[in-house]
Amino acid sequence: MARAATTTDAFNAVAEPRRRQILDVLAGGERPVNDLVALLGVTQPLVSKHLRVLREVGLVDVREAGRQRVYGLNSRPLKSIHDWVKTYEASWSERFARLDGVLEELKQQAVAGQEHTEDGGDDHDE
Amino acid sequence: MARAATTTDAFNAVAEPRRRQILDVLAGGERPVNDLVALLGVTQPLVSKHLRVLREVGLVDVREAGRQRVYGLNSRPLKSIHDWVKTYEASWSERFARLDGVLEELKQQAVAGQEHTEDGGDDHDE
DNA sequence: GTTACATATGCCGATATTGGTATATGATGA
DNA sequence: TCATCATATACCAATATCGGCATATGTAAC
Repeated sequence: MARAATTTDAFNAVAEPRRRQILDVLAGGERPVNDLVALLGVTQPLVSKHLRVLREVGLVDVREAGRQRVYGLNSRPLKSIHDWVKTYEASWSERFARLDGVLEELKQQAVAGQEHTEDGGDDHDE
Repeated sequence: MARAATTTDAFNAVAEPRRRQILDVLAGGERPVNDLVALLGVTQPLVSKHLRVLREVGLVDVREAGRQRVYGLNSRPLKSIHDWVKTYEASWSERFARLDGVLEELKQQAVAGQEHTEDGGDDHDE
């Protein structure tokens, strides 16, 4: 097996910096492909390919305007990422990290009190 | 060129669901490798490989305890992800999305008012 | 010292990526 | 109709992945 497809979910789509850049631009408003080409300074086919990935995970919408295709941001799929990282928000804050350390020590002490289940057969079974 | 290495940054490391799962487990406290093997239900070498990636981007720390290697969470690198998605938070909220739509319309009208710089040679030059 | 346990690393196959260049598709204008 | 502009797609090379299995490394126990 290989790595999960970039079109699997927002996590994979957004792992590519160029695609984040595109979203950052679109956050400022809709743009036709050629605008993105000029702004990012990469070839047009490459931009189209990145846009395709973003479209497949629902991060951008297309609107046809004459012979142009105007792309717009749809940030909803980013919410899943936000929801996931948010749960870790507390732990990288200095204050919470300290509290976390204290909790960790307390837990260690509690375990030391038992000291014979150290082998791990806790209760998660298989 | 191929896809960026998974060890490039937190974005790439975390795109793999199994690695997110590992972080989720470690969020509940330190764990030796075998615990993760049992909890995730995958082979030990695979867990070790995922842990290596997480270690290389600084998302986990290792502590040696006898013949066990106890892994712990270090969520700091996740902050970069949070910082990036956070800027989009407003736009997936229903209320803000509506406001956004209004702003978009206003912007369109403003552009319609100028109507001759439509060609785009703004000022980003090459 | 030898055996058992815990973890890491090596090699392999299959896959899908990024970026490039060339070309197809499709709409507009002469 | 024919040329031009805007975008998408096809094909290619190079790469690094994930997962599997076998094995190396290293610690503890007998």
